[in-house]
Amino acid sequence: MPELPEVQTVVSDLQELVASQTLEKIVINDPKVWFHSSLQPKYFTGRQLRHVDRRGKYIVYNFGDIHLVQHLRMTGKMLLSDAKEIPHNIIKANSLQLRLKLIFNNVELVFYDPRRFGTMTAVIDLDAYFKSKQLAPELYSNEPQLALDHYLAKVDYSNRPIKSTILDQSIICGAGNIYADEALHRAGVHPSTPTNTLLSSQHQAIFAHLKEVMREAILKRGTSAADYLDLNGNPGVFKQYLKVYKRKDELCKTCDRTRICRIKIAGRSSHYCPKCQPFTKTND
DNA sequence: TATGGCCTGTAC
DNA sequence: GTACAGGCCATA
Repeated sequence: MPELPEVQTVVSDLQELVASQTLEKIVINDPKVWFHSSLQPKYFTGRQLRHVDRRGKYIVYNFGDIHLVQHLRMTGKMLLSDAKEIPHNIIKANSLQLRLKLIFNNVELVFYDPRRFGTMTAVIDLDAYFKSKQLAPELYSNEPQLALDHYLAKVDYSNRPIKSTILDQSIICGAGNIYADEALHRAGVHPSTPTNTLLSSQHQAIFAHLKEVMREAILKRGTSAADYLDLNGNPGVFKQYLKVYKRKDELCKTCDRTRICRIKIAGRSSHYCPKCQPFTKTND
């Protein structure tokens, strides 16, 4: 699923491909995709796209005083309309899975999403919009200390499992299930550990590992575990570097003699090595 | 703060 | 057939 590295890959590619182009038309195929009470798609017609940015897992198309904010959720993909990976019958049948098209003067993009969870939102006041989402500071901003301070300030007050905490976008933003599991494995922390029983040094390690693993994944253009593809329909290649995610019953790549376990935490599957990530309460 | 709903393709 | 995948939001 698209998490920070996958979204960043799409954003970088979009920036190269369509920045400064004129948006000729937005064609809404599935009305459910569009979120705004008054700002209609036609309002964007003829506007020049300034640049494409990322905020957390959201894609931001900046048209100056108005914006499109897109979320791919689990199975959403932005694809060049001639990418071979778009099932031909879907296009032909005009299925709702082809949710909308962005037609620029030189390029046509389709928002294809089999599960139809993704969204496109017309936004005027970006700051207010993201404030309402209560997103934590960006991990890779010019002021990286902000995100760490924000994280450390919040983690003392919750006894939730640490896995739930790092999926909480208001505490640290960008991670999803894949990189949360990978970061906890690198940090040697069991995903069920109550958040407020971890030492400050362990929290700093988790934070640093999350940042590191997602940076590595960006360099590999993301992880295609199930659905994710880039604009051209190509997969990301970070999957081969995953050490726990979706590796239940396989040998741990770190200790090489323990099989990866999978448990449910807060409704999500969590993968961990019981030897490298023993369950311990370190303080009380 | 935990849970169910949104969705549908895939795996069993 | 049925369970499962999970990011976000509304709800209790």
